[in-house]
Amino acid sequence: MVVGLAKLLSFAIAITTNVPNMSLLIKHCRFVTCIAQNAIEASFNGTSLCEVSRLCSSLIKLCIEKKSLTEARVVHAHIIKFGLLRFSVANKLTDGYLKCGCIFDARELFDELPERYIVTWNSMISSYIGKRKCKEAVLLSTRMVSEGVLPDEFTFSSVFKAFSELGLVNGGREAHGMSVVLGLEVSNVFVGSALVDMYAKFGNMKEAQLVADRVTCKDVVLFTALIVGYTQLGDVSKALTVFGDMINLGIYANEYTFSSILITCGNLEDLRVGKLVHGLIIKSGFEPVVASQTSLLTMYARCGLVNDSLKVFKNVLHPNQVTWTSLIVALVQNGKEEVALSKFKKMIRSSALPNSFTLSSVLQACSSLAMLEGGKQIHAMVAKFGLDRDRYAGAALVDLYGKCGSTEMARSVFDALVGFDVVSVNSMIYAYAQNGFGHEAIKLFHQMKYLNLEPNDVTVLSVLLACNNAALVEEGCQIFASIRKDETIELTRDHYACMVNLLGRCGRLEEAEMLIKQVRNPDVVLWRTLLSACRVHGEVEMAERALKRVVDLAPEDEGTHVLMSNLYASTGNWSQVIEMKSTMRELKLKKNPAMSWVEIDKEVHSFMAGDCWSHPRSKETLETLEYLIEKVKILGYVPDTRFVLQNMDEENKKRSLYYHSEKLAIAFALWKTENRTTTIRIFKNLKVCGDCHSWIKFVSKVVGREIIARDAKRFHHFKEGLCSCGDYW
DNA sequence: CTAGGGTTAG
Repeated sequence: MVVGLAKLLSFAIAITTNVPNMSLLIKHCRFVTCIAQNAIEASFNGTSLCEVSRLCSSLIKLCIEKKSLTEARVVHAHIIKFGLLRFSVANKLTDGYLKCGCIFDARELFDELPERYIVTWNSMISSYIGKRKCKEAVLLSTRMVSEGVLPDEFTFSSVFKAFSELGLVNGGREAHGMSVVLGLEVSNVFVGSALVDMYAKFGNMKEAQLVADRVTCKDVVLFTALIVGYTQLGDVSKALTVFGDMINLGIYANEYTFSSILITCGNLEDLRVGKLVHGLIIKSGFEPVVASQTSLLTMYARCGLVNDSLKVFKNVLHPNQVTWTSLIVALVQNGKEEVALSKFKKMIRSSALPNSFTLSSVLQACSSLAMLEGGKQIHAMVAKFGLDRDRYAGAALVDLYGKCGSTEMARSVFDALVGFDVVSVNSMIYAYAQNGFGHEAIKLFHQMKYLNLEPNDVTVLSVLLACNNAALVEEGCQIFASIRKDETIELTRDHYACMVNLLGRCGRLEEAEMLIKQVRNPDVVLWRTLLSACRVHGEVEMAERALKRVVDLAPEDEGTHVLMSNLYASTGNWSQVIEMKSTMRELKLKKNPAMSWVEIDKEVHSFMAGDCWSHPRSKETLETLEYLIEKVKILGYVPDTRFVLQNMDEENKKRSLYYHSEKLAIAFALWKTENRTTTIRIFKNLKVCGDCHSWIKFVSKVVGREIIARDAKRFHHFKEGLCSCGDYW
């Protein structure tokens, strides 16, 4: 500012003869506006337009230094007033507006200019790209050509980015052609690397490589663009080769290159190369750079070494938004949701602000933990940061509410999104699927074509799952058949498993078995699904066939043996059960104990099946349980001892039924929230059993409260004696 | 006077 003032003063003194005294001028010098008026008006008393324009030029410099838009506008007014548009100062003012960050004023002036310098064209174009107004940038570049101004190397080096951002493959190729004609493609590495980047972003690595090969003086930027391109296309080994080629050419990698190549290593899950690069980073002195540390952290996380990620993070002096976010992502992806949440709290306490990346990862942590309350707090934060309509945050919220059993909330978030993409629709379909709203899921699936969205493999899986959970066999078969006929979506074993389950569960076991035989390499999941369906329908013969396949494919699989022993138990074949159990013991397999838990007032209470004494409130829990059992019996509940998988007398079977973990959790929750009318949400690690299912239906009627149970497979919404799953799961 | 590449997400 002081320098600016001094310069200005000297200018003013040089061109004015009638300044009364210096002190007056200095007084006015606080405001450029005043100076402009004083000085210019003074100079008008006898100096040439050329001198005025020189004064304006220096004023523009001052405006740029001060980033002052208002003062630039004053200069603008004077330029108009003195008819200086044709002078170079007008072009300079355009630049001044751009540097003050006001592209609108710049454009207005730009359009008024009788003559535009190539530099001004280029500045306008690159500013538009910087402001993510790529359409304008492309339009200007075509306009300059039509007005007879030939683009130069500066134009090309920026404009290709606009084409790639807009996905204009043909436009980009045409511009490329022009750069070749003008001889700029290979002679200027800026143009070359911008081209490589554009083709890489289009996923056309063949063309990108061809351009790169032609560029005469390759540099680190060009190689980095290539590496990123190959990595994003999934060609990790090629990315590594390019990196090696660059090193061999004696070109030094910088922080940008290291960041990119670390992502490559992370995708490769190759710790050896990753550590090698880590060493190179230390050697080249890029270790203290935050971006390098961020990529290192991510690399270790992708290789499964999340503790090393934490170690890297400790060395970061000033973690920024991206560093914090990467750490949270690393933790969530490695199943450390609680740690992720505590890091998020720390992030909030620091000066870093969360963005939609951060919040969607935190939401993912909440949904994995089924933390509805915590998730709602994050939702509030999403709203606070104005990210309600963001696709990523939105999909994460839909997923959260879906996983917490609030389909309505999921839908209202979904409806508020601006423009859906496949993933947001997928989350909504999946939310419906989990909660048993099959028809809603199918409806949305069919609506996709009106939204111009192509379903992908996840969509199909979600909608089939929805059919599964709502017993919509015909609908499921129809969708499956049409997708199979269409052949645009590659059906995986997961899709087949879903169909095997759907057919098997409703007793169409032969069709299910036939379907498995149509899969090229049926895996253990498929056969186990069939086995499980056989258990439901007591189909021992087919079950033994399926068991044989399962044991061939996965001899030590725990679930299978549990399934088979359950099958024998449900058909009363106790000698076989005993045999299965001894096989399981030999294989050192143990049945996963059934657990249920419930979150009340931000505290989680868990209950194990058969364990009615561990909880500090077990006395009250058991009293409530006894009360509930008496009440539901009046309404017609009959204990269904077929679900007891041990051979014991009827009375003991009943006892063991009563102490199922979900019953304990619900009894406790009802006692604890006696005076409330809120919905009760319980979670179970295994599937809810048939007896509990019917018991909970009665309980929902007795206490007049909604009960939502999420088991290992899906949600059940119990209300007024009915369940959303329609007794099919 | 104007220019190119990187790190975080479902």
